[in-house]
Amino acid sequence: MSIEEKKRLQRNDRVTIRTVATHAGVSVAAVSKVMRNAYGVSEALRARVTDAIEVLGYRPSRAARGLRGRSFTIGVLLIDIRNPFLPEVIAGVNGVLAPSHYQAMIGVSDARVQLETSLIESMIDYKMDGLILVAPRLPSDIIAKFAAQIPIVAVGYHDVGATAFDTVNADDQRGAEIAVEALLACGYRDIEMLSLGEREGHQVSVVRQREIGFRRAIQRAGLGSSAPITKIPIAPPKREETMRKFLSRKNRPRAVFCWSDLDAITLLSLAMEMGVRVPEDLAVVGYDNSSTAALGLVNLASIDQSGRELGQVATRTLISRIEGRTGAEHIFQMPSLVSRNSLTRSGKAPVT
Amino acid sequence: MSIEEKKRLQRNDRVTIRTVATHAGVSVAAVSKVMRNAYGVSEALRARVTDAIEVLGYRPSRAARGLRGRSFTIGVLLIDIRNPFLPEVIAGVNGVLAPSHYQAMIGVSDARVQLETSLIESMIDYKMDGLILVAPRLPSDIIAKFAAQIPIVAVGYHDVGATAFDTVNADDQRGAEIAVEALLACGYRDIEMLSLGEREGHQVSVVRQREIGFRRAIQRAGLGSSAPITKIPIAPPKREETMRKFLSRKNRPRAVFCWSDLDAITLLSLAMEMGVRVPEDLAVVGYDNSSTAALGLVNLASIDQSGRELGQVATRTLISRIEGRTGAEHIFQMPSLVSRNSLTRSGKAPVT
DNA sequence: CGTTATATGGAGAACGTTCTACAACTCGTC
DNA sequence: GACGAGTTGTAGAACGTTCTCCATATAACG
Repeated sequence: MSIEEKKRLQRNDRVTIRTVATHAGVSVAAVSKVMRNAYGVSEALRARVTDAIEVLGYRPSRAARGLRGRSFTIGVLLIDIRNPFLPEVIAGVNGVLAPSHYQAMIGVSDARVQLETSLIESMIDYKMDGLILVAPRLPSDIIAKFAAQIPIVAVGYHDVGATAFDTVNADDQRGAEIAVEALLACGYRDIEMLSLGEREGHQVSVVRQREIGFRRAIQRAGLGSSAPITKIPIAPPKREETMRKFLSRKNRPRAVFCWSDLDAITLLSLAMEMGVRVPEDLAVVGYDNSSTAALGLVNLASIDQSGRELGQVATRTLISRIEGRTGAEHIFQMPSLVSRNSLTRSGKAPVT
Repeated sequence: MSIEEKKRLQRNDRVTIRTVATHAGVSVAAVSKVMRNAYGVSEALRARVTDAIEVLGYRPSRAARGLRGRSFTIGVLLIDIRNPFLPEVIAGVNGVLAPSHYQAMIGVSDARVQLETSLIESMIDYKMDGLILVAPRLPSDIIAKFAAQIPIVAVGYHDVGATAFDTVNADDQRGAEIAVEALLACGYRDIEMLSLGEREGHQVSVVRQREIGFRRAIQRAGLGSSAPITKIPIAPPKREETMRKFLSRKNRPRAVFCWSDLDAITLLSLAMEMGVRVPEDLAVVGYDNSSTAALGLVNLASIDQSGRELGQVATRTLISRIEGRTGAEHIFQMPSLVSRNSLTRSGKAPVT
């Protein structure tokens, strides 16, 4: 009877916790206990159950788990999958998660608030155990409201005042300062920043933080109180146009700090096309130290904020919150300069 | 009583289908019917229910849905998030899914069979509605076994014999032929291929297909029966070393077709470092037409296989299968050449 | 030997949906 | 006015877990 039932189940249907229970000759509750290694199971029982699990190839249904308890999944929300910095963060997340029983599921919002919201809601509806939001666009109070329903860590989101969720960031202000200091050390005095134009004045965004650091460093060097910042529009056709205009300006600066390698590399390409020599006519420092920047053909000096490390730290922070920590943590990491030929001919930064 | 209950529920807990039902004064089943717009609901009832849903801000639990019926989620499995070709595929998937009520959740396997398997299993365990596997490493029979449990479309996986799942591919054989034909048209006769060394002889992989196309084109041109193929090891340190060795070989060919822009761009960088002029000393054609290839600094001729389109087609194919189609489809798309300076000085390919 | 503490296993109620089967009601139609 | 057909709504059993009691067995102790 029990054997027949077993066979029938094995032939047709999914192996459920019930299949395992009958096979091992124990109750469903016992199997569940073993799975969650909860208190109150003898060694003998545990062995019987694990054997049955092995033999039957049982995998608990995440859907059912999510309905009642934990789902052992953490959601990662990426603003954009094309910026080569973001995959690094994912690599960090996966690295930490791999040896654990957690898994990452990724959603891509394409920088659209609408989609971002609905993805976060979906992840909550899946009863995921926690969320890592990478450079989210949503305002802080909305994120806080979500954080009441699920543990959240935001990466690349400067909001040290947040009490409902944690943040993990590179110190973007300091990163910008380091870039400017390097340019100063090379003797450049006429320095401009290429930044990203964003809809709102999102103070939390990494870009705004870099602007703040840029301004501070310029002023600290006594180079006038108005640090010039050119904003690059987000729409692709205008993007190149703005850079071309910048390169052909009569009062083009001697050096430029660009908010991201993404645009810095395009700038280098356009400079080559237009006959502007780098670094002789224009020195360039980018941000992110992406793999493309390291190519011999490109050779772009850049500020390195290890995305991988950011991902690792964010994951550990999230897990500690899932496991009961309350009270927000706000973690900062120190970026560093990677000097290359776009800074000086030799590629070496002068020692300060 | 009913009002009090409503209030209590609203204050504390999640808004469930039951909350909506009591609020609208109908049964749970009725609400479910409206949600799934099933047969047998009057306009009046539908209106009452949709109103209640609106007012309460009800969102069905994906976890619970998954337990019983559809979850309206499709899983995408990426082998690697760093190759800039793959995000394009995601963009295509998201584009098709956006207006629908489906959502994509992405898993990254980092080319590890172990992780790939467990991610696929997880997605099944979440009762996702279908899977898009991008360049999976798993053998065909294993995928077929999974396909018995969930609709599957494989992208970048050449297995036209598969009956259990669909495939969507660019014609990689033809792509390689086009590359060789372009090089021939430029007058180069001494052509070699840089390919990727893989553990097994995975005939299904895009790389192998490109090798087949390369060989055929070379033989068709009457250039000897043994088309020379150099394999690049997967491990990063050896990777550069192999390319350096290739570039410094005495019998280095006049032209090279590289399996992917990823390596072609590194090759260009090394060539510059080592004083090998492109295209005067060595002409190069890559594969994927990645955004980096288009940069002025790089200017790499490449075979374009629109990843975005691949993603779109795969998604439509998957949805049609989810909605009942049986019998495998195997779809091919035609790649094309994008000529740039790594092919000829002018960047234009001669007309054949 | 009776009483109490402790360790182990199980019954069964959730969780929030879907969906089958059926009840109730409205029309025609003979 | 009885009967079938069609329409609209509902009750309630799944789905596969988790987890709170509760029952039983064993040990400890006076």
